[in-house]
Amino acid sequence: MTPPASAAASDPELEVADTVGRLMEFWGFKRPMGRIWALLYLAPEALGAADIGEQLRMSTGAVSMALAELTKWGAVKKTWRPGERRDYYEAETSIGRLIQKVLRERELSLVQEFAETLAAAERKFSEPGASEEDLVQFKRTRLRELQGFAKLGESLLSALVSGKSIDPGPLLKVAERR
Amino acid sequence: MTPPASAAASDPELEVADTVGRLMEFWGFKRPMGRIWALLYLAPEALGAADIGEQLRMSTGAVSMALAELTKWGAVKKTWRPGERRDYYEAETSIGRLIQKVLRERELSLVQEFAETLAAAERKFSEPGASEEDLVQFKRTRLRELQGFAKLGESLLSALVSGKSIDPGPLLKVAERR
DNA sequence: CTAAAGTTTCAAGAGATTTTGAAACCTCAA
DNA sequence: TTGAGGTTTCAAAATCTCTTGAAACTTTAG
Repeated sequence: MTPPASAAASDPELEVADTVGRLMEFWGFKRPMGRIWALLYLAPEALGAADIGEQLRMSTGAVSMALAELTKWGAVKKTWRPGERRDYYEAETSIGRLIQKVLRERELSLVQEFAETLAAAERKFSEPGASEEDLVQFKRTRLRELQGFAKLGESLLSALVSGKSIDPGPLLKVAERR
Repeated sequence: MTPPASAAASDPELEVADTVGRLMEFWGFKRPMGRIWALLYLAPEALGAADIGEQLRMSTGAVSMALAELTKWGAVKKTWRPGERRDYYEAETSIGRLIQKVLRERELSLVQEFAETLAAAERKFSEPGASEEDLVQFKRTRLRELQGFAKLGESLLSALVSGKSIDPGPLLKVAERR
């Protein structure tokens, strides 16, 4: 009844891997990354690239690329075994830290660039002939409102990242007009 | 120098629309939705579907579909003008409320389904022959850890949604082993 | 009821993204 | 230095997603 040495992972295991994969995808990463991470997370010991590919039915290349990106994000670590030549991979288990890293390095700068663009646009609106009636005024006001949101997002994120307590009040306030 | 009556929106305006579009895309919506919403948000009065298509260079169909989805999320509202036959659309300006709606109706249930799947997988692991040594024990433990995170996400989200104050402490605690 | 104006649908086409697998490339032992 | 064992690269193929635009459908004025 025991499956051959290097068979595909058990059913429930693959299901979890797929679910994590979908979640990660939703979060802006590629699905295979989530699948691999989950597989490693549920494995009691490091796995080789070949194992991973076999269990998840992925090609060598796909496994390699996904592992590279996971490593870049610190979600997976390479390890070696004494005599062995091949690399083994294990999952980073501090999920909290992983999330923080992504928030810090990706989300935060995304929001900052957004604020950047808004500010630039607002500038361009005044610059030209300084005139152009109050339609421009209106648009500038709206742009400033958007900028307010960008700032809010920035503070929420940096609070989350640095573990400070968060006050979501502003979200509601802004939600209630002005 | 004035562009023809129904020309494309001004440069900085299109830029903002594209930026919002990209942001929305990152957030799991389709890019055209963000572009349209931004255009409407910067317009002092409601616009017709044709205007939108012309300014953003989108086909009739694309505009129609994007507007339908935006409406479904409450991000855009239809309005009528006295004699006119055609529909006009305007942006919902309470961004905060929009965000809350998405968190409540989409993110929250996503996390719940995730927790669901994890719990189901854990059950399957014990069920079979009840035995299978302690490798199964290990996997069950890991699954429970993941479930802890799902719960954490659930509370963060519902706190955000209901405007309660948030304590990100748990994120760090879980990050620091166990 | 009919026709004009406007909107929605949806199959086909266009485009973008992901996956594959073979070749190039490392690294180490002998 | 050579060759075995492994890993990475990358162009081509397979997939998936989005956009288009014409046809069907709705609505309202006359």
